[in-house]
Amino acid sequence: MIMYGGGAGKDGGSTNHISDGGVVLKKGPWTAAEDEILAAYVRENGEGNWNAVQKNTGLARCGKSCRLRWANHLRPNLKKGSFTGDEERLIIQLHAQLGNKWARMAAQLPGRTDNEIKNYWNTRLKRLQRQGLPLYPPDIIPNHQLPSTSTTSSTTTTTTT
DNA sequence: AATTAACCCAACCGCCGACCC
DNA sequence: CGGGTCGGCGGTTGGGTTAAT
Repeated sequence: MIMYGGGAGKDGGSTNHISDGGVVLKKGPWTAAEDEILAAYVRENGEGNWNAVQKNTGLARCGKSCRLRWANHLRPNLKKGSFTGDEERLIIQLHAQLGNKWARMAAQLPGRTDNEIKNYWNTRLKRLQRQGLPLYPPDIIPNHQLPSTSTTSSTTTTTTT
């Protein structure tokens, strides 16, 4: 029997901001039914107001959980499957420039999420370290880990394209 | 055929910053 | 000006699956 906080676990959401109206928020894997409720709500109301999802649909999920689910799995145009060689190279380049700025990196990879990129990178990082290989290919020079030679770094991410 | 290690994916947690009241 | 809430980000953990020994 699996019971995801479906009992007395009131504090499930840990850093839950506000108190729910006595509703016990659920956690753990999402079900297809929950996905549909969330997807339908977003279709009607758009993204944002994630806490409103729980308030208006009665879905026993906190706003944070809804946002994450939507962003990583329900959002349309999500690219599924493995990263292409082109995407991999782009990720490496972006990481060399931005560091662990997964959200920014995801913005450069249409259909990909920060979580996916983060998972990919972490796995690759471990693998490369195990094999004693460099994180970046020789033709890529990371900018984010340069010593404090020039403090006035660029914060403006000129997103061309 | 069984056991162990590694890999990948999904989700949660806590923290931070922005925004609104 | 201060307090509170929400949204978002990055880090970390857990579970399941697959491959190798």
